[in-house]
Amino acid sequence: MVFDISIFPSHFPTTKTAIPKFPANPKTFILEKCKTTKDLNQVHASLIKTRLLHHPAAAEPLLEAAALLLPDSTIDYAFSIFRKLEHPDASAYNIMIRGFTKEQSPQKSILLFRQMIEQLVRPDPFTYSGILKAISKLGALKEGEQIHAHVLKSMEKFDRSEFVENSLVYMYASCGQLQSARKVFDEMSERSPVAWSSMFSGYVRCGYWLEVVGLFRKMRGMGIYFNETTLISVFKACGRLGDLELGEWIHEHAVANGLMKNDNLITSLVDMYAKCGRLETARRLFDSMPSKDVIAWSAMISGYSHSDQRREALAIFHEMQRANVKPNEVTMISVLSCCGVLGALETGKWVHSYIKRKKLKLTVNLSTALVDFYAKCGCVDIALELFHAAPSKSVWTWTALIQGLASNGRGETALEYFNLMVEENVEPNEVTFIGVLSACNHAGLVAQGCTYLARMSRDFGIEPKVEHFGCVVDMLGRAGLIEDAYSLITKMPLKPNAVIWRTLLASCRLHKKPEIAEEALKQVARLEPTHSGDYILLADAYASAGRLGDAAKVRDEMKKMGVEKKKSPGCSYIEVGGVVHEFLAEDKGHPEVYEAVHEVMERIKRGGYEPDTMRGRAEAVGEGDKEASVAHHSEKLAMAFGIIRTGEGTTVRVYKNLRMCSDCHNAAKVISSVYRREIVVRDRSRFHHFKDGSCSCHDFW
DNA sequence: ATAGGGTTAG
Repeated sequence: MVFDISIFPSHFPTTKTAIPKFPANPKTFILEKCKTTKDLNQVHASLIKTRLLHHPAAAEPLLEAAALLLPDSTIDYAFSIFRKLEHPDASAYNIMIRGFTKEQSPQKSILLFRQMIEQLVRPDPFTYSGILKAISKLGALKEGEQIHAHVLKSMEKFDRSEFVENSLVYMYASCGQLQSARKVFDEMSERSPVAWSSMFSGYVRCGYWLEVVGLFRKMRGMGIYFNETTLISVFKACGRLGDLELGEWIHEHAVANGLMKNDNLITSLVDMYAKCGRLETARRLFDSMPSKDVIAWSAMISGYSHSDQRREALAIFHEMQRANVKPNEVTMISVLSCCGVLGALETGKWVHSYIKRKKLKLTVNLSTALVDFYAKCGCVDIALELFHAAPSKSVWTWTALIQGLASNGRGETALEYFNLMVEENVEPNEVTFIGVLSACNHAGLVAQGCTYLARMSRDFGIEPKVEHFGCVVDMLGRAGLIEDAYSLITKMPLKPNAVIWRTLLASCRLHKKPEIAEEALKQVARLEPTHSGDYILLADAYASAGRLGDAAKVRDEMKKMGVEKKKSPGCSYIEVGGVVHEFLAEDKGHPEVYEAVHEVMERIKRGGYEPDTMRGRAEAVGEGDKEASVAHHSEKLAMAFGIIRTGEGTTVRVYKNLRMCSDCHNAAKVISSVYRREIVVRDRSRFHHFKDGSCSCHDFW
């Protein structure tokens, strides 16, 4: 390799004995030369050659460039320079401590800090703020408190402790110790906007949105000046709270004070408006940004995703790629979430390969998103593989896996993972228990489900919410224990909502319990009088018990009361060659696949097989005829599916957002064996994979 | 050379 040593002035002596002279400002001089890693290598070589490397004034700017400044900075390279220093001073340590934290190795920052103390190098305020940042990242409260003690002992020696105090506030907040953070904050002699921002970001970090808004109002009351940064935290809180009024008020304030020059502020506004459901406003602001960075794009994508406009979100993602903005880990989390909900397996797989190709960091959340995506698409084994390969896992990761296993019919495995999670001391949360209870539900583990419901508050200190009781009511109902389900609803310490009564109503239909169905309808009609589906459930419950007269009466009553039979629009997703087509009933926007879907619908209708009533019919015709009925039905579907022709090697995935009865799944099994291609049927909560006639969740059915 | 923006589950 050829080094261009001419970048150093030629009067620099290169002999061993000469004492080198520095340029007037060596730091500026060196930093100006180091714009890329290649420059850095050359400067490094020159410094070795000129024997200047051991001089802190020359080595430190080099360190700084390597550890912090260069866009492709590598901490390992910086550390190799650092190790060569004979007596690194505090600034050298500071650079390395900040460098390690920046490179996501805060634990190494702590080790280096220990080494610094051992070497009797006295920390300065910069050291403390640096190490406190590392500790914040780790959430290492004990270490943080030790540093706090250190700081208190040497406090008077620092002429400016404000930096350190801000970092202390931030550290306590990151460790979830909001009271300690607030105590340091309240005891500060002077509070700059930075201090306020630290406190705000602490509340933001812990999700204490109301406290953010409260503190902001207090700040305004005190007439304290706030800047763009302060507002960014407040906007985030407004978004999470859905407090559009305050958000709009601050927006106006920001406009009036000329703060809209700040792109980060605009990005946070985009996010705030999107989270408050004002997609058009968010989009207008987004479009107004002259240059949009990856974060702005990510905010817009997640905005659409959160407003149930996932196809639009993916469209924006494609636009982002056309604009040549490189997606990062966070972008991909939103994109994968969209793919999972849409069942866009091809797109999601592409995202996964992109992640591998570009070596995006498998952060906890990204791993979680991948696990969730594959599980939602029915690829449980890939989800499991990725779960085990995840470099770090959080309660979210575990929850996504448990949920994924449960919804794919692997309830027992889901519970095994829950136990493993507890063994590994990961605290489950409310959502984890939704997964656990739905695992019990799907696997028919009735006794276990009831035990877990009881253990929630007893062993884990989590009070069950209506949703948890709903899971158990559904489980008992499916198992035919309607009386138990009913008594659970009446005895639970929470007010039952319409959903829970409707769940009971549905199981009354399944198990021919018109008496309890009557009571359930009474309750559900009181809570949501206009929901037509409930009357139909009761009518069906009568019909299933042979009380056809009562069934007719309910339908009459429905008409008299003017409850319209509003069919919720059937919605299907079809992914062909990586493009997801979304259909509502009678949606003619996709001529190439519309015909096919329309055919499916029509054939089902002509065959008299309203999806909702198919189970009832199959049971009515009796066991022998059931076979015939399934065969008949399969043929219809097979014909319809056959219409969807794609090129060789393209997977056709048909998702029907309809309640599927087991006949449909049998049908899909037959079709897949006939057509020798993978067919995935998705209903609201489960994915069923059929490949060559075998169903991956066969046990469940 | 302190602080601040985007993300995850039923």
